[in-house]
Amino acid sequence: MRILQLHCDYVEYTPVKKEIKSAEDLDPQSKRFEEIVVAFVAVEESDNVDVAKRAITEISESMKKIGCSKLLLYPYAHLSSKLASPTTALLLLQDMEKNAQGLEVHRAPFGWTKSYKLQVKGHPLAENSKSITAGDEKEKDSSSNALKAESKIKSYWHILTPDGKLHEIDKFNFTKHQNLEVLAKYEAAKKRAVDEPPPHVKLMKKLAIADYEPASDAGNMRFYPNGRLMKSLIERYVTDKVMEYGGFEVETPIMYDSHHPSMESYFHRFPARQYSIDSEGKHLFLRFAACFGQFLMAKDFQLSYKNMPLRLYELTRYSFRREQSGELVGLRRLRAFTMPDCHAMCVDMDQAKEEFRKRFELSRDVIKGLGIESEDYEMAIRFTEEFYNENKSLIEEMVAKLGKPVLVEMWKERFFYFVLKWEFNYVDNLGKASALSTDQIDVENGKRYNIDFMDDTNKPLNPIILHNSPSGAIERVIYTLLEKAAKDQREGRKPMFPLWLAPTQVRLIPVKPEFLDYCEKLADKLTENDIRVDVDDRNESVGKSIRDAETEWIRYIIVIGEKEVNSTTLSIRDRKSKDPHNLSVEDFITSIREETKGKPFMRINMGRSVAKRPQIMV
RNA sequence: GCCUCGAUAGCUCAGCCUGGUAGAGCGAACGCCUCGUAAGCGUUAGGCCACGGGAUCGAAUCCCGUUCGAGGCUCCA
Repeated sequence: MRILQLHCDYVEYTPVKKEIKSAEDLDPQSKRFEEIVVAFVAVEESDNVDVAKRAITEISESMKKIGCSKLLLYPYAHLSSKLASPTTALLLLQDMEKNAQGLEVHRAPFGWTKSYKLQVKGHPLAENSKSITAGDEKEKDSSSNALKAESKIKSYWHILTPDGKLHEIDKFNFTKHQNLEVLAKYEAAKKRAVDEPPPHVKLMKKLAIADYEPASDAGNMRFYPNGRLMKSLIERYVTDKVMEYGGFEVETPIMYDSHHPSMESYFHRFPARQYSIDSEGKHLFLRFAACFGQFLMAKDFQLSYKNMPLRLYELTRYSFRREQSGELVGLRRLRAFTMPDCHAMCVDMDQAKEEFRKRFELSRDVIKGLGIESEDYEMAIRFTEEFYNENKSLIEEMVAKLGKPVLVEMWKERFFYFVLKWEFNYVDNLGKASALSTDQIDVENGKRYNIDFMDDTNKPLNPIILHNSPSGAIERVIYTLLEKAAKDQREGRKPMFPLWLAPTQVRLIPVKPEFLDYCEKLADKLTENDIRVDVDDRNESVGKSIRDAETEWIRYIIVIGEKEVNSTTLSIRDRKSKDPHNLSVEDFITSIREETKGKPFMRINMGRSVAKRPQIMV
């Protein structure tokens, strides 16, 4: 706890507006006190009731020395960078107020922005600062309920290896698992050591994929034609995969009434910050996930155990979370993002577990199809101790399938709505981890949302609900691909996208304008075969055209001149191999179709003519 | 919210410390070149130096304030 104590001639303050949800309710009245000691107090994360008691004792002792018995406790966050949660802080402040014996104590409201004015006396003891921390002595039994609630969600971290053994993080040998170590430190210690923008930010601009939009809010990006194309393809791919698995695609509203009873209770269980909109007396908020839209829909379905598992799927464009401005970097974390969200309502835990396995496979398959290999991500599994003890085999089976150690977070008691959750985390070039695919077993919301189905004895039951995003946010997939490419680049490999996602797959470069006709015909033929091709019809030198194509990461570059026009083979410059090689048009088409098999196709999104494109980024 | 950095041509940036007519590269327009696997050549246009104030004979440059942006910290009293 940090305290700045000032002996004042007078102090006055006015509460201006509430800063946090849990702010105290009160009349925002101005107050003025004279001949008073003002104690600015910051409660820190390790503080407890004992610290509060010692603090108030120390304050009153020093007040005796200066002969003042009037005290104003003034909550003041800015004294520390390791603050306690607001709940705890308020509690301890109230404690201090109560335990101040022989003093006239006032307390400025907690959770409000306040304007204030004070005049500090000129004597040597008028200014004084203290720092009080929890000593070696054990926390006493008198800890408050809020503190107990906090310790309830204390996490126990481990590493689980494919042989089913749990290891202490400190004792685990991370030599062969450096990214897992980064993830473990990142999660368990919440430690980060980054002070530069991640490399994908430059790439997303240079490749004309996405950019910041200053006229919007932070974290709301603009996507240029290349970026929009990539997003469309990924969205189509993920949606196809989920439907193949059995998902029913639906669409639900992006804004909800925060005073609707189903919403109010959910709010407390999902503490993301929202965007809100006031309209015609209603307080609306923008959805931060597709959960409630689908739950409200499922509630109105007439369901029997025969319909289960019921898999509802929505690709939310967008979900909104008002993340803190400092967290928003490039495409890693956004305030508006596209999230594939698939819920499965299951009759019981057995069916939920079976479904859970299927979705684990689905997610692995989807991620792989997106060009993210298993060495690119690290898995984390989180569960309650009880669930682990009853379902060891399920958890061990998943780790065995992944074939490498995973990070484990275990809770003694269930605090969140799920009993089991896993996610794949990509660890980027700066050592930041972000979640891609994820799935959860939710044992709470079936009841909360009054979703019920009839079992085989015609008795209504609430389903267990799985929450899965097989790929994670679409924007984050692009971020991952760009960060991977940046790593390739740094390590001397040529960066590129998976062929099916490349904005341009093939570029034709005529040696002279007279070969343009031939290029057009060839481009027609490739387009007919679902290949994204464009033609560099600018009047530039061949060298310049090739250079530009290379900087756009175009996989196949084909120069068209006399030789090609008069033969059936093409000289193909393949970004993957060093030397140009010759192939017939047919074979070339076959090779591309082979590599992009099973993936969606869209035509080029900036027109075939390179000359007619606007210059988006240099 | 706090801290740090930034705002100069369409883009990326130099100039600022030490005040004295606004610079480069890329891009664009126009022209020449008609080219075989990573930048051919020339000419031209483009700027209220974010906004407001101050000191100065004189400010992109120094001082104060504002706005906007990026990054970091803090789920923030």
